[in-house]
Amino acid sequence: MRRDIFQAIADQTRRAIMTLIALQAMTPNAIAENFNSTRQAISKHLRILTECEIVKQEQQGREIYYSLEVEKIKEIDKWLEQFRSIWETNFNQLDELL
Amino acid sequence: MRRDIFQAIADQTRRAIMTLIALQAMTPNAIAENFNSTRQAISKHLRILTECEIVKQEQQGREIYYSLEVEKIKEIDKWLEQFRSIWETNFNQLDELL
DNA sequence: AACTTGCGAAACCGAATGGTTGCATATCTT
DNA sequence: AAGATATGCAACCATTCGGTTTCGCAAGTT
Repeated sequence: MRRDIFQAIADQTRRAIMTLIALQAMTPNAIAENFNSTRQAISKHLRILTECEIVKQEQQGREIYYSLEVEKIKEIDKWLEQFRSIWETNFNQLDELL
Repeated sequence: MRRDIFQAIADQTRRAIMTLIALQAMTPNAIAENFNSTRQAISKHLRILTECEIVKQEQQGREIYYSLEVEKIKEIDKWLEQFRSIWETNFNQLDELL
């Protein structure tokens, strides 16, 4: 089970979860209420996100609060870097043309 | 076969292809030489990348040159936007702390 | 102590994924 | 014209994926 952040964000539901808990920590049940699938399915997604360290847990009694590990997302940004220089170059070329 | 850009970049090989052809257009054969899998496997990856419009083709005789559609990659950047504001906020908070 | 609730883990299932081999076709080269 | 080369496509296969159902357990509630 090779997991990396790019596989993690490949799934639509996982991306939605990320957006959902970006601003406030939430329990699996609360998260699952926003989707049409079962709590267990969401739990599996959370497991994957946790394994990739995109999400962190905080236990509070019998509840577990999940929140976004924003730092990790920078890795995607970092990967984009190589292309960013290209699209900026394109922009400059267009700029010169005008 | 629901394809989106996030699924496209989920695969390690496809990301490598993107990097490879970012600066210069290449033929499937030339691309395949950089990997351990068959030309056909690479061809399938190129098909997926083409369907997602991450890559564009240009036929030249019997050769097909594949090159990166940099604009499309901005979509990932756009998605990152929502989190960028958060990590900048975190940075500012840290800044105030210091 | 008995019940309820929040959660993860395992077993199972159909669909998708990434790879291979084997073609068919179009374009060069001789 | 005959052969070599570049490529896409289809069929097949093992593995992974996303989902469900079922279960077990820990932590609250009565």
